[in-house]
Amino acid sequence: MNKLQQFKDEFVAEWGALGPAWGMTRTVARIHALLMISDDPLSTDEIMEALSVSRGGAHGALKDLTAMGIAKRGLRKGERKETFVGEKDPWKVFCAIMRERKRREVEPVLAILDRCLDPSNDLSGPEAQSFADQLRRLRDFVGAGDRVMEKIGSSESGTVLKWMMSLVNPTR
Amino acid sequence: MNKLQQFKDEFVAEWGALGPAWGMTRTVARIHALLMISDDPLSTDEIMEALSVSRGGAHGALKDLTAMGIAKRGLRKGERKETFVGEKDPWKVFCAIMRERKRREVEPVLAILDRCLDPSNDLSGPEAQSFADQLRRLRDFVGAGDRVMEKIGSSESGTVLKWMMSLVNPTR
DNA sequence: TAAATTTTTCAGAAAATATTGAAAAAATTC
DNA sequence: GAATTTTTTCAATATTTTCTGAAAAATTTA
Repeated sequence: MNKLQQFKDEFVAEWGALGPAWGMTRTVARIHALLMISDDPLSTDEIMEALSVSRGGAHGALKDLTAMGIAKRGLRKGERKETFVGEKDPWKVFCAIMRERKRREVEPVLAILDRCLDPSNDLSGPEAQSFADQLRRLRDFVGAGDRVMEKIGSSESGTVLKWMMSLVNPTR
Repeated sequence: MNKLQQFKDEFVAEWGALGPAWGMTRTVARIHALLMISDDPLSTDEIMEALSVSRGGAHGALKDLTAMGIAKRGLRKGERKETFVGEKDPWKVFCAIMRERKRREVEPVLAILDRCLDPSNDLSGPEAQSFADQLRRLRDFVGAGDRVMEKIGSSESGTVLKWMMSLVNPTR
């Protein structure tokens, strides 16, 4: 086993270990890592082989990744099997993750807050007052976050880059 | 059981269910929710009682929340037991979560990328070239994200608010 | 400093989540 | 349209993560 392969394996393993913190399973994150550093499209069997993952696991992970737009079906001349290529541009990966997290993590919060704040609940009394006040504060904030994520998730990577840079280096 | 209490319970349950997606356990998120809608400081026993959580669970969760700066030790006149108050300002909560996620989720990625990119690895060949190129793209991106999170995590809430608004409504 | 109260720890139990692998379904070829 | 190959599904298993509760440590009171 050569040195380059060792580093690739290490990168895949470490990236995979971080997956759970980013809302993916370890398998999804490992496959994502493998595809990012692959120059060519890979078939399900090659991925299974490279990462010692079951067929079902590889299949499900690839389904997730393509659904998020982080992997796409690729083509290898004269082959029948499906192959996959990973998105290599980190900004595009980021926007895809943003869209996914907005959908899974922010929108449900909004829905809950709106349900609790529904005027037809007509609660009264000072305690209800302060409960509703806090909920409204949260609702305002999460609503703003949602709009920011919407903007980022649907933007060109160049635009996001500019925004982020202006955030970090406002004067330059 | 009155109606207000029902809504509070629902809010706590739903907020808790979202915890895992935001990098907290369900228990941590439920206690966070409870503290956010409590007008007064709560003792560990009251929290255990209100949420049917074990002493160990409540203790660990409060430890996490105070470490993140989302809850603080509170005071109730003439009492010996410790009590806790939750941070109510959503922007402050957000900044705290940002700091935590930067620390737990972004910094480790940077460390991995830097380790793989260490010049002393001296890998050569075109395959190593393209591997290193991809890693550098990732490193540049994650580095920028890290700086943005640093900025947000250490900023006043008013400042972040302005930034976010300029992101959503650039022309206004 | 002994008794009472409160906080902390941590091994084991429980719950939640991810993965396997074999069988079914679908697609392709001959 | 039957055989072959490939993709998909899903019940069972394995793993990881979280939670409990009782015991130990620390703190406070008397």
